[in-house]
Amino acid sequence: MRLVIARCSVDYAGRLTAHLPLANRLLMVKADGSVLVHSDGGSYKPLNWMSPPAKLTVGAPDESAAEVGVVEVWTVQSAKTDDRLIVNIHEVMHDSNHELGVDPGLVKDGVEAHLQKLLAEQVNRLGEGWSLVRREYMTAIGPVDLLVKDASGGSVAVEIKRRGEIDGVEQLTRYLELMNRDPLLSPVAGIYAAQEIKPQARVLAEDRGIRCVILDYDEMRGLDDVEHRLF
Amino acid sequence: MRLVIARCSVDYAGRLTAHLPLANRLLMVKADGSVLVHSDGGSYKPLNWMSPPAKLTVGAPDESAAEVGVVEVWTVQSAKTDDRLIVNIHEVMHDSNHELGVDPGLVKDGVEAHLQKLLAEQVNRLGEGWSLVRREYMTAIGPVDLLVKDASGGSVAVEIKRRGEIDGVEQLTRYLELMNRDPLLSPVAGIYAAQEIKPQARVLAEDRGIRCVILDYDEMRGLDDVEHRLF
DNA sequence: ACTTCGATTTCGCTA
DNA sequence: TAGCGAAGTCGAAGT
Repeated sequence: MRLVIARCSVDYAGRLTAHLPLANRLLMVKADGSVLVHSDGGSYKPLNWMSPPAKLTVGAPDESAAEVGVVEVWTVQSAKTDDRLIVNIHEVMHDSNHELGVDPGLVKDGVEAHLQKLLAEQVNRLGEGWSLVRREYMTAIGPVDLLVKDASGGSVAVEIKRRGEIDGVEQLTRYLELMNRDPLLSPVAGIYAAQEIKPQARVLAEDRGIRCVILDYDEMRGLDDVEHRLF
Repeated sequence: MRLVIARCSVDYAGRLTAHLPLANRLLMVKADGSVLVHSDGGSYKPLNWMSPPAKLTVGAPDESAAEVGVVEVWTVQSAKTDDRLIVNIHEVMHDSNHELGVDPGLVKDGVEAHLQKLLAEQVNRLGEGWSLVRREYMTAIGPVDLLVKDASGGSVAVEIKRRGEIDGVEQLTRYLELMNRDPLLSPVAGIYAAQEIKPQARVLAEDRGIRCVILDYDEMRGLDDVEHRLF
């Protein structure tokens, strides 16, 4: 990985065109040829970048560029598309190279898959005496997160999200429409379960007779731990 | 901005828990206290990070950590939430500090807003003798991108996307349902316009009587340039 | 290989 | 300021 701190301007031409005026920035050149342009603020997203695979070519500025103070021109060309990033370097303040090797990668825990697993084990959170039929219950248009039965044996399709937005309601609606055409399943009720449900999504869901349930992740995980400790 | 190349392991605890095993990585500390952990590959997203505002505290390892080779422990605490990033540093290969100043920011061109503006000026692309009624036509559930009239005076709602996917069809369907309840507007036809329309989205749209139109951005921009040159 | 869907998404606009 | 849609989204999992 090569790290360069430089006063530069940057132009991107590809799926859109974008321009960065002259300023001091970090240029990160990775082993796969990708280039990231970072400022000293914002979040993890660079101001501008080129995705791998790409090829970095360093050249001399043309006459008119040299006149305005450009000392070096970087051309980062995408290997697959005709996207291109041009960096006009006016002054280099730092330049260093480092061998990092391949990264072993990130280990995650606590995303939607985990929520689904926990709720499948704790179906009673949805109602007293309810039971799980299947996780990832397949329909013609895709899998429903959970299919459960209420205390009186009625089918309920559950859509689980970390953050409940309007598209999740649409998704569940499509499943319910389809499942209610199946005489073996019908009637099927719907539940939209999430750690957080946006007001618009809640209104749409309830307007369609879909119940909304807020999931407390910490509580569910805690209960899970307790259950595991008992065994 | 502080740049550190170090052999380290990283743990994140917050909205989820995540772990990075021991390896060589770049640690970027920005002026706002945010920290980015980058490897020498992947895309512009770091392996792990802490969003601003955050506070970095450097401490000594406890006894057990020191035994396994940790020489320094970084604790990055989010200022707003209880998210926390812990970096166990085993060896520092590089450490430098750089003054970058505030960045003037990015200038963009060619996104959905631009597409909408261009199509509003070139309504004839949708049909001979068509005319624009309004951009961002407000309804109770949100603004329709374009409301236009066809050659015979019939209303048409247009949803514009850069990439046409299924959720855009759902969105337009909701608008059409609502608008067709208004006797002053009804009947309202629908058009789904995008630079690219996914097959599933096309099938769903056409099944609902929504016409699909592919927009050629370069051609539209070119035509726009030509028109501007004439004035 | 292609498609679909989630994300510690982040970003930007609007009400 | 909160909410909502878009992104040069990226990335992983399943088909």
